[in-house]
Amino acid sequence: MLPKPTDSELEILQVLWENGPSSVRFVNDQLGERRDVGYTTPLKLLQIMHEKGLVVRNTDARSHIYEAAIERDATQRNLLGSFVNNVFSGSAMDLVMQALGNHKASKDELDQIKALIEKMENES
Amino acid sequence: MLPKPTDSELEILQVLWENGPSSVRFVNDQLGERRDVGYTTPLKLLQIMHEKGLVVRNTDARSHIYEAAIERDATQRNLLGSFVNNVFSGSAMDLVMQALGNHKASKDELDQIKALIEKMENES
DNA sequence: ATTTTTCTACGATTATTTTCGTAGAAAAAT
DNA sequence: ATTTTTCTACGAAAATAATCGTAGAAAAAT
Repeated sequence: MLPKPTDSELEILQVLWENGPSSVRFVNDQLGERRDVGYTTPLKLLQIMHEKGLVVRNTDARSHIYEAAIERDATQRNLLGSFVNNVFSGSAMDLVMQALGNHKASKDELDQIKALIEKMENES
Repeated sequence: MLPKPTDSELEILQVLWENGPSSVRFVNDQLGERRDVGYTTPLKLLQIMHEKGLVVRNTDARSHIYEAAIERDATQRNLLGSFVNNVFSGSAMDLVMQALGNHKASKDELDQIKALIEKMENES
């Protein structure tokens, strides 16, 4: 079973999910806007992630190209599960209420949720 | 500013939030049902949490009584914010949709959410 | 053709978190 | 009155995460 990505690894995965296969340089540039670390830090991190199986890479060219090996949705689902357990004692509904109440949602967003709820009501 | 509690610290905070001021022995017993660590592990953790200001304690009796120094709601809100950023790139709505879709909600729960949504619609 | 820049590899360092073990005092049990 | 159990304190070890620095090869620039 694949290990859970750490926070730093997650930052890198976000870049890969949003931009597709990328070089270390590119990942570093994207992160650089928020984080200020040396070039070898993301490099090392990507190498570790490769060992863990979180990313795959193509080493044909001198500058290697890394790609996420785990899906965004599945990863979010996993992490969400742990988070609900750790922080909300397992109550997903408490989390939803918090997230909703805490966030100024637009009409579109509210409509989206209502649609989902209706779908859930009809299924049961 | 108080530091964010770590995962182990959160486990302890859950016990304190649910049971109120508690001795190390009690916390240890509660955790013991899930975790198997020596008695001094939660003890040390509580001492560290005390240094950090996450808990307060009463040392009148030989067995010290610890109490959460941060509120459950506020803590959940904080952690939820970071989590949304790290895992859902800041989109609280993505998280809500995932959590909802991923969870078989009861009629009551769905009604609760609908009520909240209506309240939000009326406020805007 | 040299110099400079850009890569990877990878060990080492630093920081943080979690767990354990021991010492010694206080309380409880015998 | 002794022994056993139950506490705290606290240093230290183990585990994990994040960062850095250096070496050397390849590519690019001069």
